[in-house]
Amino acid sequence: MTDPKETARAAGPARPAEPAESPDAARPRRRDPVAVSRFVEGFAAQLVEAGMQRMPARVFAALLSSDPGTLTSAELGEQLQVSPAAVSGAVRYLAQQHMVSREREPGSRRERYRVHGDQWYKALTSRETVIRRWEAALREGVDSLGADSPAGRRMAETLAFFEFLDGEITAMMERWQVHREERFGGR
Amino acid sequence: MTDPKETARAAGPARPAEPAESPDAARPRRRDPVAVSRFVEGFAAQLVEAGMQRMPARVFAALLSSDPGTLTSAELGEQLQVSPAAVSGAVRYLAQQHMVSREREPGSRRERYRVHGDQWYKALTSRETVIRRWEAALREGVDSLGADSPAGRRMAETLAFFEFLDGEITAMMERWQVHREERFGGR
DNA sequence: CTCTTACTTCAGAACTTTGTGAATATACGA
DNA sequence: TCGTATATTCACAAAGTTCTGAAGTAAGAG
Repeated sequence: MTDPKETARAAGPARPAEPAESPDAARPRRRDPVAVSRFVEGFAAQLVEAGMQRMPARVFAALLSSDPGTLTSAELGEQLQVSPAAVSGAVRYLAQQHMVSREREPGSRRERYRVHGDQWYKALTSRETVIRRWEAALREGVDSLGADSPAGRRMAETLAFFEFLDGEITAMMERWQVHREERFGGR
Repeated sequence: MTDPKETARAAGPARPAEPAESPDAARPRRRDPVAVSRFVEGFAAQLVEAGMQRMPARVFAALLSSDPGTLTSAELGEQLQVSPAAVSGAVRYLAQQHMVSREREPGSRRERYRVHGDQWYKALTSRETVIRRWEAALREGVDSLGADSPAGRRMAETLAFFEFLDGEITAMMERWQVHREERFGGR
């Protein structure tokens, strides 16, 4: 389906400022591209600070602040002013981390990338992957240093902490599920 | 105090292999510099993976695997084969993150850097700092997107999750304290 | 008060990472 | 089966980061 309008309609900051149609302030106010972009870059900066690469961070922030929660590759490139190659790399990374998923639009080669509204942050806590790797490294440490040495004992305690953490996180996420449904309904 | 032996005795891999003095394998076995170094570099690599800069990661791993839990700048430089400048920078970073503390040896200009055995990993969870910054960024997001827009609602929920997290972490650390004393005694 | 040891700061070289454009692969529609 | 719209891969240039050597600062020892 060749639809140039589809490609051009991206809601990014490149969109020309529209004339204020209705001064009615009671309904959801129109998205302000500049404000959105400011947020995107600011939030991305926090993610970078926390260790995420820049481009995945920006892509993710853009998705998070999009109304439908999905954007196409072209829309992302337009909004963030980057090449398709950069988008491709970023999305691959985010998908590996389970922070976004990819959907194919039926009857098109175009892909949509989606942030799983209520689930992406679980991926953050299910950094179980990270915790597991740390545990493995610490076990190796206890081993090479000897469980009876001071250093070995220090490391064994750290290891115990991570194992504890691991269990706690699971329980905590269950509590969150309950808490969440009270506040937001089971949507 | 001018004491060259003190500087030279660092337990790093540069130390010449000692002749096996006692074949007695029942006591805590002698630290094997090669094994220690392997662990240090491996653990540092995990920390790097998780977002820490390389040099702080290596310094930290070295401290963690030292028997007394402290090392001097010279010892670190020797063991890791880096300049004093690099050690200085790394330690400054780690101290800011509350992962190590600095102690001055009385009657000497020499400083010791210490990993607070049972407390450093609390610094990891008291990444409250990080959580707080994320919360701030998300609040700004809800604001600029409008709390009544789909994107705004998505962000409000994420924000709620972080606020929940924040409280849970505190409670969890208290539980850990108890758990820890059962297992390791109140040392 | 001066010497010496130890830590810190800083400019710049070496290395690493990141994003681009061009070429390539994939898959839908005709 | 081919043509076209997308997405992906790759080599390389640009940008950023990290570590070093040298100069600077601080503080105990004589």
